[in-house]
Amino acid sequence: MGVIRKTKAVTTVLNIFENKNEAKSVVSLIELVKGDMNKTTVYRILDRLEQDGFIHSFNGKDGLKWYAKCNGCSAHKHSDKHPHFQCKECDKVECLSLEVNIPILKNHKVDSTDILLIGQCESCSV
Amino acid sequence: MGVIRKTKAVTTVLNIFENKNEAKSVVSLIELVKGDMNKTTVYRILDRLEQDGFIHSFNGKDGLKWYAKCNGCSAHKHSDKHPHFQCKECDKVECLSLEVNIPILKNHKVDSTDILLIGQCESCSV
DNA sequence: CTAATTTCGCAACTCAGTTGCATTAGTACA
DNA sequence: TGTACTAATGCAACTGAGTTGCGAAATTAG
Ligand SMILES: [Mn+2]
Ligand SMILES: [Mn+2]
Ligand SMILES: [Zn+2]
Ligand SMILES: [Zn+2]
Repeated sequence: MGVIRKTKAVTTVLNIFENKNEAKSVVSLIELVKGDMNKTTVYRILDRLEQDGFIHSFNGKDGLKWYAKCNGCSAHKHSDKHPHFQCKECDKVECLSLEVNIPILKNHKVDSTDILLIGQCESCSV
Repeated sequence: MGVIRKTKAVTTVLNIFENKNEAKSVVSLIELVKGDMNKTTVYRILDRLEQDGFIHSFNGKDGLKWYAKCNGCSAHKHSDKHPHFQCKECDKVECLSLEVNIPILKNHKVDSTDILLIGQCESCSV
């Protein structure tokens, strides 16, 4: 049984991620759905969608929270791990399907690895 | 000629980084020098020390700002790039002297790479 | 010692993210 | 189709990291 009720607000947020395969900052999402729903609701919906494996979150270069669609994750298996790229000009973020090899760390138990490449995207590096 | 005046406050902050080779969050630094100086001063001193290549900054897992001592950097050459490890139990951060290979990204100009490993440190993984 | 200039303290602000609570709206089931 | 249970929402108030403006104090060059 899904933890999630299909409310109008959930559908709206879900559609944003379904239609454009693009990472979104929470701030931009709140702006995008302003009028349709409260910012608290946005935060809470994102929480639930992440728990259910529909989206994943990460911190952008300024420490703000970003979300993007997952590929092949579920509530019990979050397998879609990958680095991100953020453009320092236009701020846009891309999910990268890159394999990065991290050497083993002695005496540490590593659970996850956050990798953020920063630079200029294709449009901005002309 | 240094851009920095050797004020009492600067010396205090500098000593914290000199004596213990340990990363510090701004929040913890403010707490540490509370009574000696204002939090605005802490932020401004950290800015200046970073520009001068004495310390470097990065975002921890919660999006907060952290600082640690640099090795071999100067105002004009910030060469001490490396990944960081943050313990999810005790929150402590370590600078890692690991070389991580990031594959070339087509159509992107990559300026820097932020890598944060998250897990349990030696003391916390018992 | 003096003047130029940087640095500091303070108070007020910004803004992302959170919390508590009363109200609304999905959903399961009779 | 109606009812009852409970998840989800709106709203307003809050939290806390980080910033800004400005007058006062401290550093440093000469
Ligand atoms: Mn992603
Ligand atoms: Mn470091
Ligand atoms: Zn760009
Ligand atoms: Zn630890």
